[in-house]
Amino acid sequence: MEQRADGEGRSSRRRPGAERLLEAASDLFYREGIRAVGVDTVSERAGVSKRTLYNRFGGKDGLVAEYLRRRDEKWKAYLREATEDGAEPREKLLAVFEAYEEWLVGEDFRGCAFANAAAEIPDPDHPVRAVARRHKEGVEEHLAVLAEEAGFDEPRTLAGRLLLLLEGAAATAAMRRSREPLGVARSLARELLGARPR
Amino acid sequence: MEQRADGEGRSSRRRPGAERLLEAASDLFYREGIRAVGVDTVSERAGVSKRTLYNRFGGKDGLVAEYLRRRDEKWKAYLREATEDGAEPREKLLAVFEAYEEWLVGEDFRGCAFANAAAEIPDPDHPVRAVARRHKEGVEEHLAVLAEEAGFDEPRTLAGRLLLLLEGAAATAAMRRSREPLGVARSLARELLGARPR
DNA sequence: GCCAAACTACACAGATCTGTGTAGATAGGA
DNA sequence: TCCTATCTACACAGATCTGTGTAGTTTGGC
Repeated sequence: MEQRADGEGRSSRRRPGAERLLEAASDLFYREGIRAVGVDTVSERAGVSKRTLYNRFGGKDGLVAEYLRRRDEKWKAYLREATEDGAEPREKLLAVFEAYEEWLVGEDFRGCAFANAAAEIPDPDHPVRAVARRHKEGVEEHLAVLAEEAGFDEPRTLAGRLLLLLEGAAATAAMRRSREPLGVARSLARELLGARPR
Repeated sequence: MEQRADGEGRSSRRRPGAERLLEAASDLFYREGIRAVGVDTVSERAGVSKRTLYNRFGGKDGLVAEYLRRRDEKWKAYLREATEDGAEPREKLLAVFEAYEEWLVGEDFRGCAFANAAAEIPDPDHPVRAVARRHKEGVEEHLAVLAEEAGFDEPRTLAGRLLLLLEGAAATAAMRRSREPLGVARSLARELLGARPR
């Protein structure tokens, strides 16, 4: 029944519990919220015993942190892919906005997972908050590199501004459960970049 | 000992429990998060019995909704006040950004209470989400009126864009625990409005 | 002084949540 | 075949959370 589709190579176990736990956690934590989902729910959904969860991740916090780290990696890869083809440098910056827009076609959008985590965890020194912060730094850095490549005078300033648009669009889209704010952000970005529309 | 400072007029009770509950709830829910704070904590902090909380608000959800409704009203009043003096119409739009910036001088900033509530409560049909959505609509509407008064061609489009900036600034400020993103948003807004800097 | 509303104190039900302890099953590698 | 790592099943501790039931107290208005 179960196809292999492993891809991982070295690991000998067919489907290590950790992997299944992370898949379940990703879905549940994102869609229902971190605090709202208990470890029992995650392990049950994953079809993995709760004991394994604790043995592998130390506790709920460890699982949450790993969930966000994974998401950060996936997102980074997705962004890199979306901005590496041979388009005009200026277009690559706009491609970031398109990437955000496309990303949330797949999921029933609940906003930025990192912003949500920050909202759920007030303590700024919590390890999970550090993961979230680093994610945003990564995105801003990526934008800065693209802005530099596009030859803008103050690439970091531009990156900060574009990040603001992305964050605002994500927050508003989550609040309204509509994709429209992403379009608003994109059109605004286009003007900011001085590219002709159409 | 206790000064009167009632101001409410009709209400005969010196300090109705509901009021004290709302004060405690506002502080606790905003700073520590809605799910993180239990009803026992709120009633204890307010010095009001838990029974009163349930008699007055029906339950935690009722208290949360009322907390946000109050905050919305205060915010609306604050915004109105910040944009009603006889300044240039264009300046009034910028005053909104200053208002956001000043608002978070008082509190140890934890971002937009309404966005946080939306992040904590995934169900879009939850009554609390409706309060949050209405708040954002109110802000956008206010921006649209100001944009119209300032004579902009497409006031609603401009309002949507400015709202995006505010939301992005709030989210980023909360994530970084820094006031700086508000400045970024303001300078960007200034350019958008075509006003000369300084 | 009396009534009624508001509030208190407090116990308790019942659910849920994180985390642990333990004994046994399963399976790959030597 | 045996060792070891991984995972399971399951009970349980202990905390916490929302919400209720009840009997009694305070207090302002008449």
